[in-house]
Amino acid sequence: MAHEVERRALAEYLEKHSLKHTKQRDAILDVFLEAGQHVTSDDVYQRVREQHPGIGYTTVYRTMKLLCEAGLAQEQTFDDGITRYEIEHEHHDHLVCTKCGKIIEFECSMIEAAQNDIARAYGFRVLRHRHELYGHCEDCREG
Amino acid sequence: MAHEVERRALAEYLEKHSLKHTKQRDAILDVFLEAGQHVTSDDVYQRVREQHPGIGYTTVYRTMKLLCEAGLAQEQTFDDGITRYEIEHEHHDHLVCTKCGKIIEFECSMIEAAQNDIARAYGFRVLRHRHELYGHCEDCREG
DNA sequence: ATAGATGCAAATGTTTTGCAGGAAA
DNA sequence: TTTCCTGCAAAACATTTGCATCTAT
Repeated sequence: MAHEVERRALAEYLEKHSLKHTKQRDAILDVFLEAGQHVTSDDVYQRVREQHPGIGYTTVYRTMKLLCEAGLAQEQTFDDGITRYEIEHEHHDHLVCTKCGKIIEFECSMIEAAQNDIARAYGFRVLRHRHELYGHCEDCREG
Repeated sequence: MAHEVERRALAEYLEKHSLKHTKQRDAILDVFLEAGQHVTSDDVYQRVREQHPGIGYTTVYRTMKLLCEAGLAQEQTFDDGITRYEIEHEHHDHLVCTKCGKIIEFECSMIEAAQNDIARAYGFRVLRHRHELYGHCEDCREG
């Protein structure tokens, strides 16, 4: 069975919090892990219903939140106002193409360092951040 | 009369685009300029109704969009999903306190430079960006 | 006179909530 | 057999749109 590690992580989280281990939660986790990065709740809903037509919107929303709390997923909100989820992984930022919708991840230790300096200068304790560059990607910029 | 420069800029924009110069548009511009940074459409609506009780939500929304197109306002969307507007000014980023809601602006030329490097590396033409650090401000961080 | 603006109500699209029935512990 | 989940329908929320009316030009 696929995604053994993540399934076990979910099971542990559920047990630790006296929550219940259901088919729906496993199904949604599987679909999410399979679907790749930056999926919306609706993406997950559509895909999970291919295998499990009974599942409801509500359950998807609730489960995606749960996966975030369990540290398996991470929420991202871009400028279109739709919440997206990605598999929890190393700290990074995004380039978003406003023509084709492509999302590219990047990392930059120089920016990280500068952020820390700024936070310190303002007495701020930074818990999370977002950093997105919007524009046209290589394929979409003409001329 | 206050905000002469901006009123004139709006008038010019309207004329150039064959749009009409109405009391509502002036009133909303005034309120927006008076209200300070990072106001929501609802903020503007509440304030403008103190002087002009007849004005509708719709007009505020439409006019804030218009002010953006005219280059007098600038849209900002933070993680709460509510669109905010600020007076168009030099490029900058934001520190957002998730306890008290305070928003602090900062500028960092090092980050700007790094962004340009990254865009170049990916063949991206950056049109705009957002960069927000969420956490607790000096007054809200305890211990 | 006429293109464009207004304001109400209704629609939109995403996400959340109430609740009765259902499944896991 | 109790606690937690599910799924539906309805609500919530910010924002947009249809449309009849009104106003600036």
